[in-house]
Amino acid sequence: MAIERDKILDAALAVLAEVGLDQFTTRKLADRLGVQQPALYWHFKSKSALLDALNAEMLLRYHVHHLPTPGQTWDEFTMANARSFRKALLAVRDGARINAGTHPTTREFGDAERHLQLYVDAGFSPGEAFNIAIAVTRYVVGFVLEEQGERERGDEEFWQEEDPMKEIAPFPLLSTALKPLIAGGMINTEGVFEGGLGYLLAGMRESLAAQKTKTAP
Amino acid sequence: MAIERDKILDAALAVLAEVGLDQFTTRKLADRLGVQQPALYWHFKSKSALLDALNAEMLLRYHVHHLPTPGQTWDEFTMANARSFRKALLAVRDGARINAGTHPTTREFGDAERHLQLYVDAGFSPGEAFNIAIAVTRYVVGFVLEEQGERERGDEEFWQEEDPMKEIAPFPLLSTALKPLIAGGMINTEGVFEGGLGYLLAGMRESLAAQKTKTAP
DNA sequence: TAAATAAATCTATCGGTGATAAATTCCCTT
DNA sequence: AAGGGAATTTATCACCGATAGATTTATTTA
Repeated sequence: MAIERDKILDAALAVLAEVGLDQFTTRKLADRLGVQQPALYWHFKSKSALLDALNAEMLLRYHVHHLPTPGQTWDEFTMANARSFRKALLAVRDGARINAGTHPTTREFGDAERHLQLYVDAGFSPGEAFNIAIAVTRYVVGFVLEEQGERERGDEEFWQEEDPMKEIAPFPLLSTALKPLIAGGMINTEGVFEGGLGYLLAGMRESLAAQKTKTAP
Repeated sequence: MAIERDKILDAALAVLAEVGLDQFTTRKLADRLGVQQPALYWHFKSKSALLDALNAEMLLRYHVHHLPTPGQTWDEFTMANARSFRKALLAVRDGARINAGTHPTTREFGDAERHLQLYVDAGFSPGEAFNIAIAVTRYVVGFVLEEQGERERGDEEFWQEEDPMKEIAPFPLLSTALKPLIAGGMINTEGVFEGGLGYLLAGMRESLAAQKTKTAP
């Protein structure tokens, strides 16, 4: 039962890695499984249901740090969770687009509840805890979406031209900001991601401190 | 010349508003224009080129605060820009998905250069200025993407059920955080957006302050 | 073991989609 | 009026997601 389903998801991840989401077709998936295309519709009621399952599988496999570990502080967890979520999305080609097109599952609701609990225990109100959780996940999705989008589009050639800075040469600040990020035809997105994440966390810490001095001066 | 092109973009926005991006088809667009489908291919070399143009048009029409006004501080601008960008994406059905699937235009590079200039003038390094610009735009795109995604999917019915909280009832913190946000079958996303944006800005201000006390104690 | 039942896949086909090629009409300039 | 490019039409492709119904495979039951 679940064996067959896992085989389909494995094959789907392989096809996805080869051709990307835009060219990901039920026929290519069926071919890889050595089966006719309509056979897939016994296991999944639609292509989008298959993509929902693929999203859940991606998070299950690669989003390892989806819950706080014992003794972990709220801010340690937030950073670890954000990095883990990003890694999961990056582990699958077009992972961010796949994730953005799906419904939250019950498991995700359960995880979110535990995240909120951690934040509330740290002194945040439930409303602010919710804002924090939303802000982080949406920042990560937005970030990886663009990160993967640049690779999917014709932009591959963009950074591989004789002068990779050609298009932005007329913009001096953009050039000087980008220069140290480029190495081997690739852009160092890691540091930029950490930068934005750092701003979010600093803002959250400040909000918590302000709230604490207010209630217990 | 450009008249015809604008007529196409107007019609495209109208079709998009009616049926959404998933059902947005070149034939429906052609029908609305009273023309046969292949006629569009004289004006745009592909559907994705049309969507690129549509993205540019969306930003041109609705992203009014895309440049700093004279005398505006860096943080005032950042907030105004983020809000304006969000409003632009929300002004077009599936605007965030459309934006996420397109390459930056020369105009966008030019705007980014002016944003960086503002940040550098305020005391940030070019690298950090870049991080700020990226963090804000990606947060906004990620936020609106999910915001519109909830409306596009079957989730319409989700909030309109007899008890809109049915699915999250087992999660007490989630319920208490969500309760004050719900009014008239809709969720108040505005405040959540402002919350995350506030964290980003607070973190940026702190980073600037730290940098200033370091160089000029 | 044989029959019955359910699970899984196959064949055939449908309506719809983005795109191209080639013929045709429209409109402006000479 | 004639010529020529701009703009659109007709006709058609290959491909896609999905459904219906026949058919095979595997499992359970008598």
